[in-house]
Amino acid sequence: MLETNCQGVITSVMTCYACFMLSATAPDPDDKAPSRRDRVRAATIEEIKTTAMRMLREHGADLRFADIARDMGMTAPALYRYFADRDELLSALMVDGFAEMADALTSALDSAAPDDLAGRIRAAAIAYRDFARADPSRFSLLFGLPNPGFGRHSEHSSGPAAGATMAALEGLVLSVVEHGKRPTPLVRVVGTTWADEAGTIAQRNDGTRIPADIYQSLLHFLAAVHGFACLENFDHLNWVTEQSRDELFDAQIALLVVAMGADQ
Amino acid sequence: MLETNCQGVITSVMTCYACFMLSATAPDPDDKAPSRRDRVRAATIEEIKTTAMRMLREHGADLRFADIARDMGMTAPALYRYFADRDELLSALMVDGFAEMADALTSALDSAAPDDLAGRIRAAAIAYRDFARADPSRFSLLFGLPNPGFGRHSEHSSGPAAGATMAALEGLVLSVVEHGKRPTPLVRVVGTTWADEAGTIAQRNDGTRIPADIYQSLLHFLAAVHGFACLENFDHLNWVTEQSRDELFDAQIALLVVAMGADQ
DNA sequence: TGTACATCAGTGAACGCGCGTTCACTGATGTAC
DNA sequence: TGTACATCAGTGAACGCGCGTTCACTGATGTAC
Repeated sequence: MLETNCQGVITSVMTCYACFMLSATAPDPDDKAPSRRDRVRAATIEEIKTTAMRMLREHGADLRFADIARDMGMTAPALYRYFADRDELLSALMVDGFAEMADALTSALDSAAPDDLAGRIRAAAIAYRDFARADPSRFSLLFGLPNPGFGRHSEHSSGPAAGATMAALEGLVLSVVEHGKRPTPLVRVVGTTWADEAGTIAQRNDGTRIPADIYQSLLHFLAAVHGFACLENFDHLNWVTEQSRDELFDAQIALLVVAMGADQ
Repeated sequence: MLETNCQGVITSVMTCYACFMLSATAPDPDDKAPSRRDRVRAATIEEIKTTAMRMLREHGADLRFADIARDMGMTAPALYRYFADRDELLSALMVDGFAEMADALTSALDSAAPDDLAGRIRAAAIAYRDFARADPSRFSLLFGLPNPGFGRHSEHSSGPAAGATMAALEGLVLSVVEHGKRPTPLVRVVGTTWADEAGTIAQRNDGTRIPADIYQSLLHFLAAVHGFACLENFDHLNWVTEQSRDELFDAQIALLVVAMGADQ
């Protein structure tokens, strides 16, 4: 039984295993309690990733193994004890990044009432934007170009991790639907294929079906907020003052509230 | 007088000069007619850029001088006769890319009546999305991460070129306003700073002032469409069929039509 | 409790590679008298 | 019209650098009997 639990938690990514180990008080995994060595190792992995992210923030997209090692007071070859590859490290950073984003979104959503659609829209939008602004390098890592040498089609796929973010976003409307509410989006041009999509999506949400038009409005939300975040983050809105950007974003939230039918 | 014209056309970027030279029938520039050598040189520059774009498309973000040269039947050092730097070449590609995007948007807008706001919204949105899909590498070059080694803060700024795209987009609402129409956006939460912005923006549009709330709705349009294009282009919507993406985009256009007050 | 062995983190040196860029030079094209 | 010179595209070789990765080895930590 514990075994099955672990299978669920350790999502095939070594990284999660590391996070797990870090907390010495965690319930025993596999069969044995984590040894001291295990915990030290996990802490080192965490330090590598933290250092790598700092390097990304400071020196831009080209991440050098030697730099990370030097910064940690190690030599470069030592890193190969923890990550088989430069790609594997980058992949781990992406997995973590998506997880952090999912966390940021869910905790923002948790601060709003489950059936308060407008409040949830505001909370999620602000959280999304702030997640990007808080660490532009991380946002770039997740949503910018694939890093040099890190093909999106490589075996280190970040797809499942990105799915976690999407699942968190689905929480925006999911709890509203679960509370029996049925908001009417402003635009309900729902294509025929969306009935099938809704079924697929329901599978990751305990079977709760989100009506197709509501789900589409959620994707409108995503597109709008993501678009704003990308523009702002990649310097395409720098011809306007920051205050103007803030006001623009407020207006955009107001629009989304109406668009998703959260104004009754 | 001709001189002044040229100053306007040749926007301080050598690249445009090259395009100019290419057409042998162009009106004489500076003072002398372009010599044969000049035209050959311009054609070579064009070939380099075309080859470079193909390399970007085929081999991803890392653009190698040696590859370009080999593909053209030249040696790498020869390229330095045309571009001082790898950065300068990339910068030229970006300038061209933004210009192409501006062209695509304006010609799409020209296919709709000047006062038909809904038609212009549809035309521009589709053109924007198609521009991205037609050449994902080019779209990535313009809106993805800064390419490795190409700092956005380097002296080869692409700011002015990106501005051309924005100006093209302003054409969406500009002609409507010029025709005396005054659509009412759905959401009119216009912050105080936008009065100033409107003045600045008017300067690049022959002084025609676009009302602040309309301009904001244009930026909502940009954010939504850009967000969709980014998601679709960077593989974050691949968990849904292409048909569903099409339908989603249609719905998004419908929403923008309502949001910008194009449904009367 | 102590000894012998296994495991593992980390080192230092070196391989290998590839690419941006420079430089001296050739050969062709265009120009001035 | 022809000769002497200037300009410029392109070559080939080489510099220089830096980084990913491998490998044999050391020393410390943990484990079994």
